[in-house]
This record gives sequence, C-alpha cells and structure tokens, in this order.
Amino acid sequence: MFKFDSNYIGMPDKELQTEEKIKEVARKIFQEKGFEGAKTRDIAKEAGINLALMNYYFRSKKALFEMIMMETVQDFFQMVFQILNKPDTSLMDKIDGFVNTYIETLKKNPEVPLFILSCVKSNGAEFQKKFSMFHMISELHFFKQFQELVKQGKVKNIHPAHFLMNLAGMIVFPFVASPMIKLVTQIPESEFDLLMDQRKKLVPMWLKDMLFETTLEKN
Amino acid sequence: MFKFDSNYIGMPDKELQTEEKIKEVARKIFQEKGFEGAKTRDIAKEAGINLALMNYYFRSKKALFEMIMMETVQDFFQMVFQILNKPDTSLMDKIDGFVNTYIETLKKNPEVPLFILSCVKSNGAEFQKKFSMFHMISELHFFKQFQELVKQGKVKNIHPAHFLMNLAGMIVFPFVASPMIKLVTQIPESEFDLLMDQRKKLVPMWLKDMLFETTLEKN
DNA sequence: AAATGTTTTAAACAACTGTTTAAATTTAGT
DNA sequence: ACTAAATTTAAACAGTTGTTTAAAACATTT
Repeated sequence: MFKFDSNYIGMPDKELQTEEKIKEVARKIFQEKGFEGAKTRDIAKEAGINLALMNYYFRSKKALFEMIMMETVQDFFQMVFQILNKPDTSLMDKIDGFVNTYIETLKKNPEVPLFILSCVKSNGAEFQKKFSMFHMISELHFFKQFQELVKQGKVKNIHPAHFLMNLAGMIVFPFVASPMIKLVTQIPESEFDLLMDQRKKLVPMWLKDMLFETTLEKN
Repeated sequence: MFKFDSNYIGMPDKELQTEEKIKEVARKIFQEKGFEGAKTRDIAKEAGINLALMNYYFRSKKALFEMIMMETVQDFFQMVFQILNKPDTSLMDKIDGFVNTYIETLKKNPEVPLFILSCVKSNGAEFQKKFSMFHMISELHFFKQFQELVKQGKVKNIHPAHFLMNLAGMIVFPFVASPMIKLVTQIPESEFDLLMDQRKKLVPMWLKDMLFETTLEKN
C-alpha cells in the first residue's frame, strides 16, 4: 500500500530490477498465452519473485496487463507514425523506409502483431478513449503526399484504405501467420527469415506497381 | 458414462438438438474468447442447458475445444483446396475464383481466421500429426500451373511462398485486422463491407500484376 | 405397466486463481 | 547503531473453475 501513485525520485536499484523483471516476464507470457491463459503464479515463478509482489508493484493482474498492452500498442504505432510523418522524404522513399524498418522490427518481435490484434479485438473501446493517436492517421504527411499524387493524376485513384491494407497485409500477415505458413509450406525458420529479407525489396516494388501500373489483361 | 465412444444409430431428436446447440454456442464463445477465456458456465448458460451436459456429451472442455478447432480448420482448408485444385480452370481463373469465394466466406465468418491463427500458434504440433492435408499443398494443381508458367518464362521467378503470402495477406489480413482498421481509419461497418467487395476485383488485378509486370522505377 | 436405457438436473467436490494479510527482512536516513 | 520506510515472504482467504455424482425426469421397449 505504498507507491501505486508514485513516480518518485531516487528509486533504489533492487526495486527497479524487480519491477522491471516482473513486467518483462509478464509481457512475454501475456503475449504467448493471452490475459486469461497467463496465470499469476506462472509469471511469479518465471520471474523468480514472490507471488505477492505482482500485486505490490502493479496492484492487479488486470492493471499489469493493461499497462503492457497500452505500452506495446503505443510503441508500435509511434514507430509507424514516425516514418510515415517524415516531412523531407518522398512518398517512394517513405515506402522503402517503412517496409524495411517494419520488417526488421517484426523479425525481432514476431509475436507483437497477433498480440495487438487480439487486444484491439477484445478491448477496442478502451483504446478509442485513451489514444488520440488513432484519429490523426489521415493527418499523416504520408497520406497528404498520397492524395496530392492522386489529385495530379500520377497515381491511381483508389481508397487509401486499400493501400494501407495491402501495405500492412503484405508486411504483417507473414509474421502473424508464420506458424501456419511454416506448417503448410514446410519452410524452416532459417529460410523463413531469408524470405522476409527478400520482401524488404519485393514489397515496395509490388506496392509501387499498385500505385502506377495499368493492368495488362493476360490470360 | 454412456456414449463417448459411439456413433451409434437412431439418435432421438432431442439429443441431437442439445448436442448441436452446445457445439454451436461453444464454437461462438471459443472463437470470441479463446480456450481459457471461455468458461463452461457461460457456454451452458448461453446454450440454455445444464452445466453437466457439456461433460456428458463431450467428456471435457478440452475435448470439445479440440473438436471445434479441428473441424474449423478442416472446413476452412477444404474450401481453399477445392478451388485451388480444380483441374479445368486456368491459373487466372483460379485466382479470380479463389479471391471471390474467399472474401465472400470471410464476410460471413470474419472471426474464423484469427481463431485459426491463434490455434495453430499454440497447438501447431497437434495439427502436423492429424492432417496429411498440409503436406499436399505443393501438389495442388494451382502450384503446378504456377511453376509451369515460371518454367515457360511467362511469369516472374519468385518463390511461390511469396505469392501465397501476398494472396492470403491481401485477402485475410483486412478481416483479421478489421477492429484495428476500423479504429484507425474511422471506417464504419457498412463501408468496410463495401471495400471488401471492391477487393474482389482489385486483389486479383494486383496479384496478376505481381506475376507479369516489370517494375517501372518512378520517383 | 414394468423395466430398461437415456437424458437432464441440482448439488457438491477438489483444484486452481487472483488477491490480501501480517510478519519478517532488507534498505536508507540520521 | 537506531529508526522508519520499503521490500519480500509464507500463509491464508474467498471466489471461480472444470468436473463428478447420484438422483430425478424422460423416453423406449417389452
């Protein structure tokens, strides 16, 4: 009952270690098994701490989960928005940079997107309140450039949401579906990563084709 | 303790009703909340049956879940394989047909893909044993046609897995991520369905471009 | 109508889960 | 070294969960 409200000064070393350790382990287990599947005793055990400490530092399992959930989503979108909002790069360079950074991030955190998608699915309402972030997507420099090119007739006039879905779909889906893909195609882990590296060049190419090409009807 | 092993003859009406009702409700709740999140008492309540009947008909929560999981995956892949294996349609017609049927199916069962992806993620090993289905994907007529066109030099030489990921990604991802997409873009349900209808024509077009076009480097 | 097999019910069980308590231990300030 | 605050611990609590039991209700057969 001491410090739930505080971000006070002069934390001793050990405190921060325990608190961080719990959060780190909890993040991993929550992402692996979801909120209901993650048991407080498993978190405590894997973190090597006493069962009561989770409640001491984070008040409740639910509070800990929501903190992790919010942080994960925030970090993720901060990365996305940062790239798509750079004012001094062309649309094409943004696409290149975005795909590269995005794929590289996902290679390091392959479980994050499924976790986020599950969270938003069951906690959608919570996010709308807490994040103004989501309302500014149409304000992104990226989309202004996009719609400018549409206006100039240099780019096909499709709903920007289509482009967004293709962009995200071609990058994120392979990671979200990787267990399925590996099962179905018999591709081993190492080769999968190689394919993802190839996609850093391929996906921008395909995306640009979507913007510019007129279809040749070949049958 | 009467009939767990049986597929006996002459089921009375009421039994089938109860058994089917439980399964139907359980499917919905399992897809909504996952295995751990779904509580036996919620299933019983929503199905309007006594708590003990779930165990009477299906032995255990786990057994019921696995039955539903396996059936869902099987049904889903049966649909996919059926289209991709038609011997008398061209590759292009297969793409058209596949995208159409796939999107139409997902509009009716938008929660299925996330459910399947979560299942495969945490039960991957189980599937490998039970389904020979997964090993025959490279045997599909679709992929034979695909690789024939590659050999003839009519189609770009990329790993078929890339094509598969783009195909699935562009179709499935919008549904898997629909809560997120709706949150971010502020697109309402009705317009979302309209966009999905548009994609029935757009996705095949984009996919064909991927196979045939050579990139124009525009900046 | 009696007997038999099947389905449904209410109640209970035992294990598990998130959380709290109160005491013990460690740390920091004086 | 003493004190007060902060952290950690073991144990317990209360509620939930999946499952079982034994009796009741229902249906079918003889």
